[in-house]
Amino acid sequence: MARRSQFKIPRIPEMTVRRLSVYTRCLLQLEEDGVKTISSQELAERFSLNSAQVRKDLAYFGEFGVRGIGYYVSGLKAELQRILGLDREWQVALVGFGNLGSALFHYKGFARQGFRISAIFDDDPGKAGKLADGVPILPMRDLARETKGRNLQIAIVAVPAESAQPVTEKLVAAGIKAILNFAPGRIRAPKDVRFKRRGAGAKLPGGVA
Amino acid sequence: MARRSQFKIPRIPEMTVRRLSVYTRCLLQLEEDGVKTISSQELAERFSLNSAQVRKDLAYFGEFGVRGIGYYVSGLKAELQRILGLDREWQVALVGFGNLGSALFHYKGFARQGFRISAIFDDDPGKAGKLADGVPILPMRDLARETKGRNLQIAIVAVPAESAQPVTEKLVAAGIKAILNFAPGRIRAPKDVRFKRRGAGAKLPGGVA
DNA sequence: TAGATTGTTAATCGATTAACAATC
DNA sequence: TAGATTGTTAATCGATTAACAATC
Repeated sequence: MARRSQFKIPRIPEMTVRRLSVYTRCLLQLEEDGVKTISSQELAERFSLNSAQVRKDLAYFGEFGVRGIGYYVSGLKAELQRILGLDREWQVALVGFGNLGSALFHYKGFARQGFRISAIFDDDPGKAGKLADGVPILPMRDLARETKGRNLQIAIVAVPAESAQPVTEKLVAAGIKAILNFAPGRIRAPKDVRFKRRGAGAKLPGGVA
Repeated sequence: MARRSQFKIPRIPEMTVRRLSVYTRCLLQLEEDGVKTISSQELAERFSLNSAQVRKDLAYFGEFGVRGIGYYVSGLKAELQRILGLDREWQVALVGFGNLGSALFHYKGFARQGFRISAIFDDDPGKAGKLADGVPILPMRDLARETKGRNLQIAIVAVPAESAQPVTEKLVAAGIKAILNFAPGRIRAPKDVRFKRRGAGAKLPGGVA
């Protein structure tokens, strides 16, 4: 029972995933502070949670603890980073290169999470075809081809509210698997598009994932 | 059973309050479009919710519907605005007048929700004592007095992460009833401090309340 | 009145918490 | 071994949904 098989996918509650990233940030800090191990009880107290909840959250993904000891800080941190996909680089498409898109393009926080903006999409004839800091600005009609060619997995949506939904549908059709929506208003996407977030501007300082 | 007495305070689920503001924005749109009435079923469909949930959410606050008809759009909109406090002006303290505080001060969205910044607190000797667009910048030691004198009800926290918690405690002690925290990181406040939000920058374009 | 839709109760579902055998 | 703490099952709690009498 050491590892969950890929055939049995237990639905992971949204809240569990959210807490996972909270645990990860905490473990990062603990590691810096030189703490070697931590119990579910100690971890729970830091966020006013129940220790059983911490254990259950972690147990969805494997057996990371040691009975009588707790969890090894570095080991657990590494596991959670892997689970959250923070240990690798993601190829990101930025859609919309107006004021908002341009600001997001220069925001350093994405790179810190391994989000690498490797293509920009904007139909403005004054922009499409140019480069921004070496990153190509492409017309939307190239989306499907470039998504495959550049192995784009995630899209950051920074278009006007009224374009957000049609753009989302194009992204999904092109095979994008996760969308960070910074457009005002709400968008809908099929359930299998993962890590979808309403990337409210405000979340930036705190970290997106 | 027409109106809930003030003695029987049924705990309102957080999610209900969140949906209330979603309903309100929708009703605003419907009113613009000239729609006169809407049923819980129709309202629910727009957000992929269950009609019973819509009715239950509304029923926490009173009987706003008409059997056989549904809800009158303008009437319900007005009721919800009243419940959410969007129909009146709130006196707001802005705490911290650095880059972030200054940006928030100039952001127009707060005024649109009836949030009026009528005092700024910052201990920087280069700032305290001055005016910003006619709004006084005051030292933190004046907080308690000014909160009462100016009837401040809400605070926007825009201080560095390490000051956020001590500032929060001072605000609570001074009698502030709601806090919008824009400082990086998390703050804790007693449960009776209402409408408390982690006001992630990203939420700004969408509307805070 | 007949039809529609509310407000509310009861059933269901899912998430949190308590409890404890397993085990380091 | 004795003590501590996990992973997991069962109990609890709360939120969502179905169902329906009340009533416009």
